[in-house]
Amino acid sequence: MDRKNKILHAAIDEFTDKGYHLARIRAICDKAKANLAAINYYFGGKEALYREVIEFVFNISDPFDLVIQDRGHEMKPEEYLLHWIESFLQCTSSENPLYKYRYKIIIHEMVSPSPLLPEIMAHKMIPRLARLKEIVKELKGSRTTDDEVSTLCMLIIGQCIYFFNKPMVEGFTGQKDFVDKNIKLIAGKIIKTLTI
Amino acid sequence: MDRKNKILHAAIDEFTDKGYHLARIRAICDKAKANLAAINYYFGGKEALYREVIEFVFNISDPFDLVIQDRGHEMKPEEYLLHWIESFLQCTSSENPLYKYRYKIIIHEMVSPSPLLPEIMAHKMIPRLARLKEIVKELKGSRTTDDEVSTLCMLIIGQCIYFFNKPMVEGFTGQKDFVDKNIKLIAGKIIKTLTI
DNA sequence: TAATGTTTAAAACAGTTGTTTCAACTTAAA
DNA sequence: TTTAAGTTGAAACAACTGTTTTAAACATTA
Repeated sequence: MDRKNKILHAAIDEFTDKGYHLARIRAICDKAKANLAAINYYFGGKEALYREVIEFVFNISDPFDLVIQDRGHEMKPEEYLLHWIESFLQCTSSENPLYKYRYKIIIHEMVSPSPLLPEIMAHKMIPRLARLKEIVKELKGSRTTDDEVSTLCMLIIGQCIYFFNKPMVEGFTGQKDFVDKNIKLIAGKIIKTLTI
Repeated sequence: MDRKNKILHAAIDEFTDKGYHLARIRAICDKAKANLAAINYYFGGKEALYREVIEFVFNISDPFDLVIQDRGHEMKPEEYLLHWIESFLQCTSSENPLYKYRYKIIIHEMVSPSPLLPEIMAHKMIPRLARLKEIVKELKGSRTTDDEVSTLCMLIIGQCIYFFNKPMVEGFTGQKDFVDKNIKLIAGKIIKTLTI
């Protein structure tokens, strides 16, 4: 792996772990065994490096993407949504760190926004969430208000994303593999948000 | 207000807004119109000041506390839980900043832990969450597994806390007062997590 | 008033941050 | 081989961080 790529991957680790502001370019260079100046040479600076990290991380295709894109037309809305939720939980609790990166970024951006948040929101997040709104609308029928659709969507996301917070889940349950162990149970409960 | 108190309240603003690591003592001194050295003089340092902030913020009694403490014995579990949820939502979406402080702290601690997180978790959070576990257990009956009780509790918290994230809710709904407007609707949906 | 303890103010401190400089090194084409 | 462009490494830079020092100002009491 060439040096630029090594730095990029070290940067992904650091930025997703600490968030933009608390990430340290010296830590990145240590991990990549590169010189400090390399970051400015290859990328132009911390913010520019972060932008490439965002681009990379949001272009990784995970099981969840496949669900979003390829909705089998023979699939009922309920099945599709269940699949949506399970995939989301799988990605956020997966052993594969690749799948977690973007959710880590999102969490950090929500709590301590970087200069790039507006871009990320507009180009990376809103389009993905639009899909969820569609399916919820379809499922609840045309008589449902917009506020109710929004509420339901956010309830689903809230439930999914909360389980992504490892220290929270561990602190509450005392178990390390709680989500992995209970994915079906959790997804089953979440889907009920809609079916009443 | 004496100087020490002025500094403490400026510190509450800064720490709840930025979190421990990104909070700046110079910003606190500016807000309090105090000299830099005052923080070390009155409190002993940044971490000690943060500890006093935590103590203050978690001792503010809000509508939610009242619910936790005074459970009317004539109240049915369902009613109590609904009250619990509505109070939680009210606190996190309240105009009164006092009520929001502790939730802001919690969010920051979850994402970028400070040296004080273990204390906060043990002394401030676990005791509060124990109450929720109790009521859920009572509501679901003795045949429910511990994992299911934990799952249900976390689903409730996840749903509540997600609505606390203003940029998220605004980004999704395009509305500023969405939670305030829809508290009954949201609480009604969340409570259904349990009653099925 | 004089003496004592408390509070404030300005400056400096040591350590860390992202960035830049500049000379040395490597590579590949002329 | 020579030349030029691309790459690397060590050091220094200015700005910022929390903390400390030092002395002046203030208040209180004898």
